[in-house]
Amino acid sequence: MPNQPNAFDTHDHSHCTTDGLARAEGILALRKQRLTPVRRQTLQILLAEHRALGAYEVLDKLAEAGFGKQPPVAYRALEFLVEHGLAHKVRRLNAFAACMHPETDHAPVFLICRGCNALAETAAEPVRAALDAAAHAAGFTVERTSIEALGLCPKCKVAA
Amino acid sequence: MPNQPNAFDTHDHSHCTTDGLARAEGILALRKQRLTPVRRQTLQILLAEHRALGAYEVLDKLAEAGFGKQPPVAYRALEFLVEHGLAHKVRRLNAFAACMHPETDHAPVFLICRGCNALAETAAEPVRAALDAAAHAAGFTVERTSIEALGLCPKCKVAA
DNA sequence: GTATTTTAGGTTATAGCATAACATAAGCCG
DNA sequence: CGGCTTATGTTATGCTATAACCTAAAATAC
Ligand SMILES: [Zn+2]
Ligand SMILES: [Zn+2]
Ligand SMILES: [Zn+2]
Ligand SMILES: [Zn+2]
Repeated sequence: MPNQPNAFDTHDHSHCTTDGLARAEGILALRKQRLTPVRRQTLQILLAEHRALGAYEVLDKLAEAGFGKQPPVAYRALEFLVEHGLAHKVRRLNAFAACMHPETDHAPVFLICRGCNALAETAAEPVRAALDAAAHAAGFTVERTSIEALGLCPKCKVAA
Repeated sequence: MPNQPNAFDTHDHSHCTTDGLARAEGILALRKQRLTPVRRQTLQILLAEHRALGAYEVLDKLAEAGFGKQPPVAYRALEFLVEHGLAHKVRRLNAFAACMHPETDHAPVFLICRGCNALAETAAEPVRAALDAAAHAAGFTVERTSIEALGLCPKCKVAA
């Protein structure tokens, strides 16, 4: 996993949005896909916070920014971002979050803080390997995974 | 994990329902909780199939059996079963499935076949350990997990 | 055994999440 | 430009889940 700041670390957050948008542009250019205004704004909305946002929450912010007000506007932009690995869906929350290291194709593993709602991704390989091994023992072939943990981040642990 | 038949194994399925109900009675008796008619019927509906059922699908079957027709009827029974470890919620499917080994308190790991919708639970400990390790490295304390894999079961792999 | 408290089941209503289907507009390419 | 493809917007609808209120049944207290 590249060296992106973790949601739980104190960091200069102003870079998160600009870097994220820049990386997205690079990735999409290679794939000859367009980062249109709605898509760009949607990604920016997600990048602004290290937590997952519901589609309707995103939609409200898009509407404020002058885009369409109907659900498909948000869902389509979110679907596009997820498809290209720029965002992930957090199933436990029925919500979406920007990916902090979209250049490496990966199945995400989420750590969700129930105290402050912060959301971080963590090392997927060992977890995925353990899951593959268990699945293999059952004769099952894994294609996609959702691996999510709910708990307390370092800061909220101290506060509690 | 006790010796219960796996959804992917060929097995005498007539035992699954009766054994499951018997185990539920035992567990609830110890906790002085009541397996009321709706709850019993709900569990039986889930036990009848080795797959996850949506709450409204359960509700329809409850209504057919003479119980109430409104969502809370199903949701309350399902919530009770989940609370006592007799069923699990599969977040990837927004659906519920009976647990095949409810006596051991466990966080489930699901294998969901996209071919036949069969759902099996598998060894959680190694996966959970890997996840705990990754979380610990980030200073995060895991309280609850959702670990789910989508793919192909042995039978559907052969068929494909 | 009846009164009191607690737990469960039933209803109506509404909130929250997601997609189908169709129309318009913008980019792309001969 | 003209025709094709992709993207945006709209209306309408469906699926998932819970709040709030009322009645009934069971457990417990007297
Ligand atoms: Zn940041
Ligand atoms: Zn990611
Ligand atoms: Zn069976
Ligand atoms: Zn289980």
